[in-house]
Amino acid sequence: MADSSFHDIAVLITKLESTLRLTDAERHALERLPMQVQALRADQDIVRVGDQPSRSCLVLSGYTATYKMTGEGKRQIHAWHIAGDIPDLQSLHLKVMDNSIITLTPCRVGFITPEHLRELCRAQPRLMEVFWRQTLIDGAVYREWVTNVGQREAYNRMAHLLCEWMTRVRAVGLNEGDACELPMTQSELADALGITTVHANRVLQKIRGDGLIALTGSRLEILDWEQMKQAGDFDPLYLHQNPAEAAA
Amino acid sequence: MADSSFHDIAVLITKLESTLRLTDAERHALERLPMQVQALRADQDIVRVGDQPSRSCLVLSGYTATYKMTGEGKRQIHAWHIAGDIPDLQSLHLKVMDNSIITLTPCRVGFITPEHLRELCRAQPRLMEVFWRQTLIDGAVYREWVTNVGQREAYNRMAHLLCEWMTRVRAVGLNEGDACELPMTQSELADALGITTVHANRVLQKIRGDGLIALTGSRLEILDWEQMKQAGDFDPLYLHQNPAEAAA
DNA sequence: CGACTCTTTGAATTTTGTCAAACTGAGTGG
DNA sequence: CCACTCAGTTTGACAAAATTCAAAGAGTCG
Repeated sequence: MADSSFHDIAVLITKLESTLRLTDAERHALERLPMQVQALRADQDIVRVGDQPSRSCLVLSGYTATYKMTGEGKRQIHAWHIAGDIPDLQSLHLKVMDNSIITLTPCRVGFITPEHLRELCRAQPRLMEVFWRQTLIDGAVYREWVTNVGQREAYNRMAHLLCEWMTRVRAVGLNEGDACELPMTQSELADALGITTVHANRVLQKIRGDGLIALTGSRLEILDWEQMKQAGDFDPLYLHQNPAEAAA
Repeated sequence: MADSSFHDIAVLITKLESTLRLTDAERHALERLPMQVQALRADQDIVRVGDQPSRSCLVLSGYTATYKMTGEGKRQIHAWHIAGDIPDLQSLHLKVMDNSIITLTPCRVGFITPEHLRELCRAQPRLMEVFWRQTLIDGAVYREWVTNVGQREAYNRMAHLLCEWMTRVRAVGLNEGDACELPMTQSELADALGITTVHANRVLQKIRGDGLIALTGSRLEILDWEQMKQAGDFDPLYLHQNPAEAAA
């Protein structure tokens, strides 16, 4: 565990600036935000259902996911998080966690107390709007996931997930052209899509066989973006990434 | 179309007071909120995907739902709304609608401009927190829906939906004991659960046959709440209804 | 090398979807 | 008041999608 530093908070500033130009005052307020940095191994729960966390976490590097277990022991993953994301920003106004958060890879995360976040929001009302906006985008993504899981067949569901992943990763510059890291196992992909691991494997094989992607180890490359968008019925509107629209 | 009145905004005040005691100043600010009241027929779109709405809508009476169409013409319903809900509160910070909203029954809705809502939030910061919190709860419900559609079989999915419905309706007093109105058709239930209408009918028959509910016309009665909770794997934590916890 | 986890494959089974048609009940207009 | 319409519900037979169970490869790390 270590103290906050300018370098650590940079991922958050980068993320926020991707949709909104920050003022110097806002940037400085963010840089002064007290944060406890911690390194975590893969497959570790950061918070669990029922927790009343005393701090929020900012992903500095690595990847995490939120999930929930059903009474029958099945796991549903609701979201992936990458550098700059705050997976439990909801705990700013909801006292009890209704989902768990787990690291998919080794991670560095920064813990921020709600008091400091509130203070920041009070001092910089525009940042508050940006945070609120971010939670609304999270909601928009959940809506799309409901649609994906509810209405599309497994093949198209997987294609949609991969399109979304590439689009989000690209927005924060973690891509190399049409290639990027795909840090989740097929079992985790399956739990995000509401299908079994076996079936996830089969549809991945099919998408590969159709020449739409290359997937070796944890490296994903989209070979035919047009066909992928079509297969996944992917329209990035719901990600609300357009910076122009955010400037309002 | 008619002007705002104290009576119309009452449903919102009731809803907000169910999780938080309002001050007189807050109540008065709400009562002064300009609102255009409109009566709508059933099955009418209030807003559509791609719209950049110039006003948010508050459901005064009747029921609405948000939904999205896939490229293949399938419809996914993400949420139901009842009196006191603001289905497109998201448009306060997201300029483009990524979902449509439709009336399930004849409705009275009140339209409020984002400017007036912003003004209200500025003047009454605690109300802003309440609205933000409400959007976070919407997100929590989406997460549960992803889980429901992704991990549970049709029978349990339906049971879960009915448990949630009764719990929400009860919170605003639209129930009569363990009975209430169920204003959506089986086709709409199916589109919310990610199953076909035929299959929705079959699982409803089964739930009835098992003696868990009575369903005649649009009147739902839960006959065996314990077994329903178990069948639906229903834990209301995600609805964050506990008023005590909201008072923080 | 050995112990893992993760991926891949095959065969049988279950759940759910598709198609088609009949039934029901609440209006509507003659 | 009775046919008629129309949306919504119900049923049956068949097809497709996805799961389950079981086991074999592949890759990685100590």
